[in-house]
Amino acid sequence: MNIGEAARASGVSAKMIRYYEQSGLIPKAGRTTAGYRDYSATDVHMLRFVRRSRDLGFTMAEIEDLLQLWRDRSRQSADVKRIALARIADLRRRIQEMEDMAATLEHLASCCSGDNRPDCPILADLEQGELAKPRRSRGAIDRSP
Amino acid sequence: MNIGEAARASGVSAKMIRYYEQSGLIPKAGRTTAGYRDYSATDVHMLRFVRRSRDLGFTMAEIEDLLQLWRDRSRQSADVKRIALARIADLRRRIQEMEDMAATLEHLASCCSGDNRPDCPILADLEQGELAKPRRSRGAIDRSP
DNA sequence: GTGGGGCTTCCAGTCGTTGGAAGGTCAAGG
DNA sequence: CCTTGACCTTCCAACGACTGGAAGCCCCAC
Repeated sequence: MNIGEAARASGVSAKMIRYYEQSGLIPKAGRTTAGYRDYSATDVHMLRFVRRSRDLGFTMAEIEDLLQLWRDRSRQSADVKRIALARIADLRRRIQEMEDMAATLEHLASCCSGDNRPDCPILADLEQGELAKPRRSRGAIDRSP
Repeated sequence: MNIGEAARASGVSAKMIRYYEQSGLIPKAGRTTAGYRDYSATDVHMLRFVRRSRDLGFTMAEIEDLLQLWRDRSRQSADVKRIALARIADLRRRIQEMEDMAATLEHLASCCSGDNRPDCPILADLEQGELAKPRRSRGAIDRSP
């Protein structure tokens, strides 16, 4: 099975498969005599594992750990659960930050007449609103299309 | 006022001020004879505007629009409100995606005994769980420290 | 044997920031 | 006056997780 077929079967693009291989997340695939990468059903299974993990928001580093645990028959479910709980806590924190932003914006928008006059409480807030203090994580957002 | 003072007064780092200037978000600052950037109180005001906007999750492109509206005395508040509402909708969408991830993970974690046995429903799901279909935005997350 | 699609590698760009190196400037103290 | 140290300047690179493209080889159907 070449990389294109593996990509279609796993839902991971060929580009990403090569990238994951190059960055060491997944082992190097075998090659045909022509130099094409060759994938087995097990490899596709692993790729689907990676894909699903990304869909659930795990980082590359976390997926690396999860893959090791997946392959390790003597693993402890506590190890996996720990990673999942950390991910949940992170999600909850980010959700809260975004909720705070949304609430502030909704309040401002509800105070804005939204007509053809220039007076705007949104701009007034941006002009003078208090700044978030700690600034360790600004709650910056993935703005991919 | 040099860039360091402007940074402290606005809450935007000197690095970011230079970056914003270079990328055209803010106008080029005047220079002293020695070549140092020179900032007025108005400039600091503008930098605080940018900082606050970033804190509220606006994109650079949106901030550019907001800055123009801020400077435009004949603006219409509807224009500002439109940008804010778009931002809110985007936030709500992202929050929902992350809520879905968190709910799935919480369900999986609650089914996981988390002990020293290898049986783990989290790994079982990653192995076989259904993939998110549309995949236009994967809900990838900013994982800045 | 030829066309078109798939495969290979490598390089660059995305976004918002942060870090560092190399060198010029300023103000205070000796 | 000279040194020290804090500040400024520019430029270059990296982060994460991809995505796109160019140049060139390979495979299969016609």
